[in-house]
Amino acid sequence: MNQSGQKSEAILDAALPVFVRHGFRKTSMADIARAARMSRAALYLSFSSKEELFRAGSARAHARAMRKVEAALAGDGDVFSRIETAIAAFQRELVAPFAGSGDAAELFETNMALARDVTLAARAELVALLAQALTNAQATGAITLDALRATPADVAAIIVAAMEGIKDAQVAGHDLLEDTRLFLRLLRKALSR
Amino acid sequence: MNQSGQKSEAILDAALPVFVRHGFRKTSMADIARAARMSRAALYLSFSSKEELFRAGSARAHARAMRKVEAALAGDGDVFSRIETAIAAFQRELVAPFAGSGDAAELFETNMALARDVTLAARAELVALLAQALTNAQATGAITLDALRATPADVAAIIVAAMEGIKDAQVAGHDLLEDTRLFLRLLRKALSR
DNA sequence: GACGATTAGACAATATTCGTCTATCTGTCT
DNA sequence: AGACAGATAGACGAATATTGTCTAATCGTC
Repeated sequence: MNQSGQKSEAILDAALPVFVRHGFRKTSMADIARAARMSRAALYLSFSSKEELFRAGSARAHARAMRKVEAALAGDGDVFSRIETAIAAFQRELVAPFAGSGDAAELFETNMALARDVTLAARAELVALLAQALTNAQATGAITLDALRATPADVAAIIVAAMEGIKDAQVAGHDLLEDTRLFLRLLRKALSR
Repeated sequence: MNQSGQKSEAILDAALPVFVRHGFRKTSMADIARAARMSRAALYLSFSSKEELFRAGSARAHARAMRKVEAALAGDGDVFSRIETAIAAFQRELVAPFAGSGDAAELFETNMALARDVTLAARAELVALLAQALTNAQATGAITLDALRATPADVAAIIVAAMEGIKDAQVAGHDLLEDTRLFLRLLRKALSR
């Protein structure tokens, strides 16, 4: 990685806990500069605006999350446990860090406003990866979708949609891990032959 | 308590965690109003400004703390354990709630700027109460101050000054409880006959 | 309906923040 | 030494946010 890239990484590392602590709106560039131990002007050498800085942070988090998801789906175990691990990784990277924030809702909202494309792309890739895993499992006879009259892509989309809903409910007080595990038990039962 | 007093109490209850979370500067009256589930205008029915609201909160916290301190000094045990309990109560009421705030330094600074009188008065009362306890202990022969060539008031002032220093060190990363206990062991040793 | 408390919303006066710019400083390279 | 790139403090106008005040409308209780 080049020097400016390293600097950008350091800035994002410093900015994340500040955003988590105060939310996007209440976080000023001065706050981020202080956390990154550099001048406010230096931030603008790496990012052209507070919004672009946030976008870069979101993009990096999504890229990291997708690498973890790919690793999980390529791992050991049956298709359900691989999916469970993948989803856990996705949530650990993109939901859990903000869950205790108090401004979690504002941060997710800001993310959809400023980094909608990145977010939707990652979500689409997650659907595609899950669909591929389900297709493989179907080919080996590990699962059956016949009774559901659904394609692997349909099921993958439902899984991701449910994760989104569970994330939102968690902001409203529900327990993320518990709700996720319940949904995956439900999935296992529905797809077992 | 009258109705407006109850309303004020409810506002301060709601405002405290907001101040702890975001510090004084980053907390807006809109934030407090939202936390107290009332309109921003209603806050001004109870308090004439954000600064006065903070002052009232500080005054209430100090009053509560002093009640706990008096109860502790009137309790059981030898003079050292009563003093230890009293100081623990003082810190639990006035330091610990802000210790994890990240903006703890800013809050203490704001407190000295806006509620200096209340704070100094409470500190003075704490010194007086400790001095009285030491005087009584001296009269019963439980402690001796002869070798120190100091009055009870002198020793009480030193104790409170040390507590302040330990509080400041704690903001800088030291452990409040541990440092306090060490100081009190030191005190016990120095005053035992 | 009368009454007091509360609200949403508008308002001017401040205060804060953003993004930009300049002058200055600090290393590094030659 | 001088040239150079990166960083800094500080100032700046413009855009936003916040404060404290006010009014008109609403709510709940008598």
